[in-house]
Amino acid sequence: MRRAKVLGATSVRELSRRLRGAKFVSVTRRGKYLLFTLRLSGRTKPLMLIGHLGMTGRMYLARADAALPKHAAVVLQLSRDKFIFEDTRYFGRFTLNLEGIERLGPEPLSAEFTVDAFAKALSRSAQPIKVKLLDQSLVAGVGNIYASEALFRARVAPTVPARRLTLPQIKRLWRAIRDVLRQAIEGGSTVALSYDGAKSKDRLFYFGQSAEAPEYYEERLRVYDRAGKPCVRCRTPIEQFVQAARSTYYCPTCQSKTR
DNA sequence: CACCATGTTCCTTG
DNA sequence: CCAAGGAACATGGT
Repeated sequence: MRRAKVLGATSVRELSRRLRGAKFVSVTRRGKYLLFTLRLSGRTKPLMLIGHLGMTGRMYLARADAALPKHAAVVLQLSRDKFIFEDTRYFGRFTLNLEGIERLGPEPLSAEFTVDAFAKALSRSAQPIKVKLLDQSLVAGVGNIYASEALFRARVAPTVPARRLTLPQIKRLWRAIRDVLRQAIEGGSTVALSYDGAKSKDRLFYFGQSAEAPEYYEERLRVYDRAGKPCVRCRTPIEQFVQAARSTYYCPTCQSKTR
């Protein structure tokens, strides 16, 4: 254990005590959280752990004799390998405290995420729609990049107060969120990812192949990080501004406030 | 040196 | 109790 902060409310001592002898059984996902299920011999009740990669985290197995990375946040000694949670900025989580997943909204790709439920949730907020999309209790898993991407594809302006979206806009956005995430998952699974960070600029997967193959970049991200570049739809330069301390990218021509 | 960055949470104010 | 805004967290790249 290198950084206690990522353990949240759990102490180092408590985590070591409770994990000793436990066996990893499965890993699933909820929003941006990873859910680890572990089992202790003689116990029927499984032990649950949640992980979050923050912006710079990575979790992986390494050989027992491998050197620890500079920013190792958590290291678990397994029977053969080492489990390493490396996190440069230590914004991530690896904890027995499950509060993080309690307030999450529906999974965007599940049947629970309906247009009706989405419309209802939006009707209660005056926040700009881009900011509202980052609220994980509205729908789980949309981050800053995909919030801009979904709004661009839905042709909805980022500044519209959530409760002012028209029904057609809500329907388009609902679809766009699902499409964008499905495509991102698809892309992530089909492109070879380099985890050494040596070739890519910043270890972001969307940069993984972009220097050599711009078509990947264009295919995946149509507005994010494209300030000043022509809109892929109408050629108007993409604009960037800050909302809730996060960058928003949008096309002033394609993305409407009213329709 | 200044500013920016994929995320979440805490604190304050209304 | 809720909504909203801003700061904080820590490090590295430009």
